This record gives sequence, C-alpha cells and structure tokens, in this order.
Amino acid sequence: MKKPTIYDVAEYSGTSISTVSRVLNSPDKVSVETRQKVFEAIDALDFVPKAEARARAMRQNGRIGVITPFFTAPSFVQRLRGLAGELSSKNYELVIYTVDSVDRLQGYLSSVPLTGNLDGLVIMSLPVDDAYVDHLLKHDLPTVLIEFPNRKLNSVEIDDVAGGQMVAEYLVTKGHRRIAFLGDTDLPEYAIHPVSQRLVGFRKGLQEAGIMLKDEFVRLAPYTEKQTRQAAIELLNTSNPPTAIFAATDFQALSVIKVAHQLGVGIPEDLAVIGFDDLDMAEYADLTTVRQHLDESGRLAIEILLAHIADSSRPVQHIKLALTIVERLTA
Amino acid sequence: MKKPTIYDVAEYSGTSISTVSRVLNSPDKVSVETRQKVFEAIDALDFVPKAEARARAMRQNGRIGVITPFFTAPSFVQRLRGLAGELSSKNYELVIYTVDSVDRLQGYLSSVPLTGNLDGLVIMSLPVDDAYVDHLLKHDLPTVLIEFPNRKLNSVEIDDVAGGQMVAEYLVTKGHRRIAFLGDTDLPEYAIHPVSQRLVGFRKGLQEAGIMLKDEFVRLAPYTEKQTRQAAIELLNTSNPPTAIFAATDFQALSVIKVAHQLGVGIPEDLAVIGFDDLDMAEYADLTTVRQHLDESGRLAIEILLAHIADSSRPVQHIKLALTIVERLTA
DNA sequence: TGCTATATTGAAAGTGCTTTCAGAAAATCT
DNA sequence: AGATTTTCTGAAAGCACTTTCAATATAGCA
Repeated sequence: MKKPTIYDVAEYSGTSISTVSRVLNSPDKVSVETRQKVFEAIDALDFVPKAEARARAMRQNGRIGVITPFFTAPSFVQRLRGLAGELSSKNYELVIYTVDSVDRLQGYLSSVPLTGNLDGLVIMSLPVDDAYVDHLLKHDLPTVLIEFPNRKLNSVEIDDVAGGQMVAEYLVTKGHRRIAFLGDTDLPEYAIHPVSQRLVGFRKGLQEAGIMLKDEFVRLAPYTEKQTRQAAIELLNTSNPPTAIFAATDFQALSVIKVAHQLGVGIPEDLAVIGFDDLDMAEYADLTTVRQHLDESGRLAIEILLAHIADSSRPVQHIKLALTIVERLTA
Repeated sequence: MKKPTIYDVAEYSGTSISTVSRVLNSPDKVSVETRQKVFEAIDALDFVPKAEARARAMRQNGRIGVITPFFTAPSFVQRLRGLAGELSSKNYELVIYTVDSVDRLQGYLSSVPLTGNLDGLVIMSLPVDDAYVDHLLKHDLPTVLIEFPNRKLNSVEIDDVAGGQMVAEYLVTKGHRRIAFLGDTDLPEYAIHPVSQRLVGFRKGLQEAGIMLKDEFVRLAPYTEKQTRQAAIELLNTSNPPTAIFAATDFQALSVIKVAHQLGVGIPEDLAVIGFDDLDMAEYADLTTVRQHLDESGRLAIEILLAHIADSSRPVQHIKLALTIVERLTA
C-alpha cells in the first residue's frame, strides 16, 4: 500500500505513463474516453503527484528553522520553549537542526539556505562566520541570531559582561569583600561561551569597587555535578574562605548550595550564593540569580523574524535584552 | 545562459555530480577541501537546486514530525532532547508541532498524515483517539507514541503505576509509616496526566504494606512554586506530620525540601523526600528520585520509528521502559 | 477509393537530482 | 611495517515524471 505513482495509474487504467502524464499536463491532447479512464484510476488510487504534494505542503504553512547546539544546557531549552510558544500560534512549522560540531554547523549554514525551504532562520548561541553571514544574506534568508551578534544580521543579545558586573556590584553593596567565581570550562569549539563574558564583567565590576578577584577565587570546573562540587569544596575549605560565590550558572549555584549545607555553612548568613539564568528551577530553590528572560529572548527572536519575513525592507535590528537581579533567599 | 545544474557545478569545481549532491545533503561526508571547492563553484554559478527535481529523486523526505504538548514541563524537554540527538546524526529533519488544545491536536492528527511529507511521527504524552489511530494507520504513516500506549501503534511507555508502587515499597522498607503524596492538579484536557497514575500505584503499594494513604496526606496543588510550597507547608504543619513525602515531580520535591529547611525540618532525618523524573537538576540537588530515563525514551522512540520506516512490515512494538529509584541524599 | 492531414498513443529518451556500490586513499590498529 | 578499518570519491543506476518521436488509427478530402 505504497504511494501510487503514474505507473500505477497507467496500469490501473490500461494506458501508458505518457498518457497519464498528458492527462495531468495537457488534457486536451488526450481523447475524452482515455481521459475518463485515467481520471477514474487517479480517483481510485488516490494518486497525488509527488512533487506537487511536497510543494503544496511547503506552501501551506511557513517553515522556520532553528539551529541550536545539541542542547544539554537547560538554558537553550528554555529559549527554545519561547520560540516554540510564539510560533505555534502563527501557523509556522518549527524545524530543528541540532549541532554538535563545527563541521555540522557549517554544513547546515551552507546548505540550509539552499535546500531548507525555509522562510526564516534562528541561530541560537552559535558563532557564525562572516562568510556564512554573507551566504545567508545572498540567499535572502531572513535570520535572527541569538547570543552572538553580527552587524549585518538581526540579533537578540544578552549582555553577559554587564550581567557579571551587576553581580559584582550587588554583592559589594551587600557588604561582601571576599568574593569568588565558579564557572565551567566547557568550551566546545562549535558553541560560544557566555560564561567567560560573565567573568570578564564580574572582574571589572569588582575592580571598580576596588576589589581584586584573586586567582584562587576563580574556579572553572567542567559542567558536571561532581566536578562543580569539588571546586566548591576547594573554594570553601580554605583558611579564609569567600563570603560570597557567584556561580555562572544556576545549576552550579545549586551545587554550591548543597556543598555549603554539607559543610555546615549557612546560606545566606555565612555564604551568599548567586546564580545566573533564572531557570524555572531557580524559583523552586529560592535562588538569587540574574534573570536573562530566556523564554522572552526566544519569543522576541521569532517576533523580529516574522516582521522581517513580512517586510524584507525592514532595517536590521539589534536587541539587547535587559538583565535583572532577582533577589530571593540565597544572597 | 541556462540555469546551472549540479552538472555545471561538478564541472566547474572539478568533481562529480555525486559529490556536489553530497555537499548539499550531507556535507559531513565530504572532505573540507572538496566542500570548499564545490561551494565556490556554487557561488560562482549562482546555483540553486531545483526543488522539484529534488523531490522527484528523493525516495523519502527526510522529515520526522513530533507532536508535543506545549512544553512547560522540563520532562518533555529532556525527552525532546533525546529525540533530537538521535535524529541529527541520522540526517533527518525534526519538525515540531506544539499542541495547546484538543482542537489543535486533532487538527494536526487529521492533516499531518494527508500532506504526506513526513516519513514518520512521534506523539509525545498526548492522548490519541482510536479514530485518529485508524487514520494514521490508513495513511500508513509510521508512528510511535510516547507515554500513551495504543494497541495498534508502536509505543514507548512508562509504567507510572509501577513507579508509584516502587516508591511506596522503598519508603516502607526505610521504615516510614506516615507517608504523604504531593502532586499537581494540572489536568489540561489535551494532555495526559501521569501523576494520577503515580498516585494510583503509590496507594496500591502502601496498601499492600498494610498502610492506608490518608486523605489529608494527599495534596494536589497547581504546578507553580507558590502553591506547591503552600501545600507542603500544610502537610508539615499538622500535629502529626508525615515522615516521608513522595513528590510526583522533581520540581515539586525541590519545593518540599525548601519548605522543610525553612521549618527547620531536617532532611532526611526528620523527613524523607523522594521525587520523580530524575531531571538533570536532581543530581545537583542530591534528590532521591525515580529515574525514568527521559532522554533514553526519546532516543528509543526514534530508533523504533526509523526501523519501521525502513521495514514497514515490522510488527508493532510496545516498549515499557524500566524505572529505577536513584538513591541520593534526601530519602 | 486512394491519399494525405490529423489525432491519439506508447516506447523510449531525457530531466536534475539522489543513492548505491565499489575502488582508492587515508587513518588506525597490531 | 603490514593489516584492517574507515573515509572519501566517481561511475552508474535509480526516481517519478515530462517530452520526444515514431507508430497507428482515424478523419478529411479529392
């Protein structure tokens, strides 16, 4: 019970494929009786020319592609959720391309504009070479970048440097002087690493307050629970431990909190912990953190994209999303 | 000056048409240098592949659809991640349809098979009427259901009842007698509600151990942090509070733990808390929970789906995924 | 009636692409 | 170093149609 082809129709109607093809394309060149027979066969077999089926399906709803790093980090996911939510109401199909290497990324970037049949593209948290930017532009594929701005393409950007700085100021205002940073080392060559930016801003913020971020107070551990915990322990088990820790990720903040509990370090009295992202989970854990409105960034990306699809003459937009510190109970 | 074809590109780049085609469709199978040359040729000639010819030559469309509830719950997302990971390596496009009402679900179910441009379909955590099952079958669209089994379609199933029962046994073995349940009340009419199943199993398990699950020990709160917390407080602020709480979701377990901390209730000494799902986050929170291998369920669904696409005569498969209790520090 | 012009048809040759297959080259293992 | 395995590549064989072309039938016309 496969999809019928003109061969099936030809056989069923007792004619040849050429005749069937003619019935479809120039019916006046076929006698009435033959035409009749062929149409009967077409009806009986539910025949739909393949290319047409495809074209029809593609035209019916628009298609938006999203290129995303293979999402282990929950922050990607929450962004994706924002995208999906905004899109589902708009009668657009959401096509996901996950990337787990530079090669794959470049592969998608070069072929997707040609073969993807897309109306628009969102690229999440991935670095896009100028060459590929030009490629996208050349093929008129409306695109929005998230977290990796480029002058020539629309972007929704998060100011990680400013975020780090905010945290520094916040902690300093709260009276902390001995402040540590706990980030991850995962630097997949194909994805970008906002955590480094956060550290830069953090360092800068402290500096402006006249505080030096000491090397032994900067820990970068791989993004696993065990190693994060180990780093936290090392940080806390010094003779003169920090009174505040900025964890570059909510997940890592969770680890720090657990370690603190185990060591009998009170939060926030003995140790302030602040995270970054404001994942759903942060609220449940009462984590003080930097909100970067993940869902919103996805939503916004789609909004911009759709606007540009509707009106291609629109000037390129660069949006920088505001960050806010959400004060809960851990700092 | 005709439109260029892959033959022109092949000639210009000094390769063969097969290589050009590969560059377009699976670039990772072509060496970087060759790819480079081909792209130069493509750019130089302004080559655009003809979609119609493409459709003609392609035996399948390389698209797998996933219908999922609009994913607020992180468990959907982790499943999706499993799906995406397995798929991206297989050169299939992943098309996502999010559902936020019965109407939309039925809309997709009736139209998706007809448009005939999907090679397979995964339906996640959504109830599918028999009528639609027949519809899918009739248009022979290979389908895998997750979390909502149907005799006639492939399925990957989680035995929530057994899961609840396991928790009951686990807690009883640990010596608990006063045991409470905290679930959510979110019963969107379009999605299924595994939490109810977990409660059923939990109740059964306790019963078999000769323990009655008292009504005041069953709390169903909407799936928000605030209300969950309220429910937890009510549970703990009784004259004779439970010594163990089974939270039907990891997130809710987190809330319970926070409340316990605030009330000065020690975990696990005074109160054991066990969750369900084993989200990424659970490890970071040291949460004892029931692992349902979310990523794996997604991966498996794709595996089955692809197998059935490759060989449509394969008999329907029903897989029941094992649940295990992951003992960490909270129970 | 014989003969040409025309209508209708099927075989077969494209069409622009994908995919299979097998060989060559490179990388990996002993 | 030799033996395997893996990666890369081009030739060639599809794919599902469209088109060409020659064959046949039919109609029109003297």
